[in-house]
Amino acid sequence: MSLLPSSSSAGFLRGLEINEAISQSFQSLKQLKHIHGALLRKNYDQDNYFISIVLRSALNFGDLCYARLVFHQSREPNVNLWNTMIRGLISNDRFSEAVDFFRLMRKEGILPNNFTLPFVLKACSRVTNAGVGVSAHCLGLKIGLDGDVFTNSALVCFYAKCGFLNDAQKVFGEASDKKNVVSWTAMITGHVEHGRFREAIHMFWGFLGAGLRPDSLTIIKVLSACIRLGDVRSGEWIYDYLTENNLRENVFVNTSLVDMFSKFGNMEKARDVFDMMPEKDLVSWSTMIQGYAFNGLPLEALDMFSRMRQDNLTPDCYVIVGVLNACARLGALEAGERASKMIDRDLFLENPIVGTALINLYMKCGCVIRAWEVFMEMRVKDKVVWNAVISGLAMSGHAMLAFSLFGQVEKIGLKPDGNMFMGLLCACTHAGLVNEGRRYFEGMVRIYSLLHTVEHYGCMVDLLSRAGCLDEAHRLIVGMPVEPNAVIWGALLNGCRLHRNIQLAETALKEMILLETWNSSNYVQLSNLYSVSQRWDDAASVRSKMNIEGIQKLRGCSWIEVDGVVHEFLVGDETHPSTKDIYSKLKELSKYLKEAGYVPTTEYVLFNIEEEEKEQSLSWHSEKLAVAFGLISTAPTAVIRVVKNLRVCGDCHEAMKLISKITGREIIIRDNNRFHSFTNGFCSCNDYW
DNA sequence: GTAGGGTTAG
Repeated sequence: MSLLPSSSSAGFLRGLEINEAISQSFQSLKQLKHIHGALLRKNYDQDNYFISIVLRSALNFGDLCYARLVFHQSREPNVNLWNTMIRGLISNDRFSEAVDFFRLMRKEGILPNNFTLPFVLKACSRVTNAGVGVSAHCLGLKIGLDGDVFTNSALVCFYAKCGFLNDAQKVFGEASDKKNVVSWTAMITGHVEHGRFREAIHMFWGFLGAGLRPDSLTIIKVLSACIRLGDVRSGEWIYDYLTENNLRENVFVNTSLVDMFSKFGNMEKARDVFDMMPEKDLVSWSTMIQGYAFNGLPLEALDMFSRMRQDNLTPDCYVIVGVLNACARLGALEAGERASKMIDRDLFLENPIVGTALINLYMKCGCVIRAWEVFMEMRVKDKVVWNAVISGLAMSGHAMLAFSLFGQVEKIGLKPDGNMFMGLLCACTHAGLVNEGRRYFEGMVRIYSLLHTVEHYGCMVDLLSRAGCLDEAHRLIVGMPVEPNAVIWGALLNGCRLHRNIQLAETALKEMILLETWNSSNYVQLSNLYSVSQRWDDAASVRSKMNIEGIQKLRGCSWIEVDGVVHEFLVGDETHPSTKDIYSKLKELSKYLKEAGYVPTTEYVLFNIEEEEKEQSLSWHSEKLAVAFGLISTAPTAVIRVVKNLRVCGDCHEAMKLISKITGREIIIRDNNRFHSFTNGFCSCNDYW
């Protein structure tokens, strides 16, 4: 088969025909080599134009050895051939070889042209070979390439990417006639990537002031600066600007906007942007799911996930991490496990982020052993993985295991961080180990040079308060270098409730009211406290203050998962489709409870419920609605899993024990990360007050 | 044949 004309044809015609044969895109490397062979046979082996075509194709196929062979065949490679080789190496991610090739080119005495430096500078910025980049810059100045727009932009990009922002600014500022969207974006990106978010946003204003129109890259970068800085005002202004200027077509831009609004906690706006997107991809869905999960809207996250599935999209590990977080928050074990089966198990073992999400799910659902199994199987374990297990063990009451894991962390040479000490302090709290807690709290600063955060103080106050060291806890709060928050005072209050210290409880509640003026439960508790102390006037004034400020009491709410489906209940809820059955089951339960000798108690001091509501709340609390629903559900093997966001109060505890005994079903209630498992009249919770 | 090449996770 003759692919090429014979060399006896006229040169011009010959060139055209060969060009035609060689310009076709090659289907395979084999075909390319075949044509290359024909070229050699016809004595075109020194024609740099043909060589460059073969070279480019070889590089496109990624056969670098072959490309080098072809290149070195040329006895006098011209600058085009050198450029082709450097560019090809870059497109194959061989940046340092590209830099070496440039060096070789200089050694051979070849001068670069306007195409060369942009390639070389790109390679230098990728391997941060500042030396070669800077000498390329000097060479460019010497031979007058600094007037070229592309070379100039490439220089700005090079300096910005290497972190030499002042030099980037210098090259950028000196070339006012060569500034374009690429060099502006390079400056903005450089600032963002080196943590100078405020400057990045400032540059963006300058960019707009110069009358230029941003493209998707510019927008994404400046939005990421707004997100990192938490600059809601600039973010929203940019959002309006994009809307007014029809710049909301690009899926990356829209996804960044969704991400921005969810990071700012504005899920309504995030949803708005998401719903309006002309095109959605897996990342957009994943951003939305994570946004809901992160902002404490786990049911919405799961709803998004099921919509995504209806759209026939297959989840990736980002999506699954979001879903697992939502499930962990809900305690929705079955739903979480089902989602986890949608991606390759190896991802859990090799990707520490994905593995951590699964460990958290199991830990939050009280399945310590399964969490442990995942941990043991994981092949890549970083600090956060260890933290997840240590905190999980701590919250499940396995303090000693948590301590011994901490010992292993030190052995394998990982440096503990503040989060790890949170886990350890939490373990101490759950096991009531006051001395160990004091030691870790003090040691994290003395031995590991870490700083105490508000959270560490919170944990320590909790530990001391529960153990009855109320004065020490109070002193710790008063001596804090940062302002104590409501959680810290709440921990002290909790201790006061346990150890019946009404005086300190009053102090704590007053502080909490100052910090959380909107939170009804603080007022209710303070008023209850005054009532039991028979300080009726004080009680009345708290009530009237609450009324004057129009503070509404939050309704108790709980979720239950039965066979992987999550249901939500509010106190006195009547909106569930099975309401009638649920209430009739509740009536039946109440009858059984009465017969079993259960009398609701109303005299608990400092409960977070109004006095007159106590009896009703205790008998008709949303947990019981959920339990009743679990009992009437037809699922034959369903474990009733009630996940509450309120405290499991003492009275309800007794009721649950009886319900489990009467019905023979297992009931699991989660309360502030503690699990209460009721089976056959017993509770396996180790930390019940 | 040239410069920035992108949004999401614990």
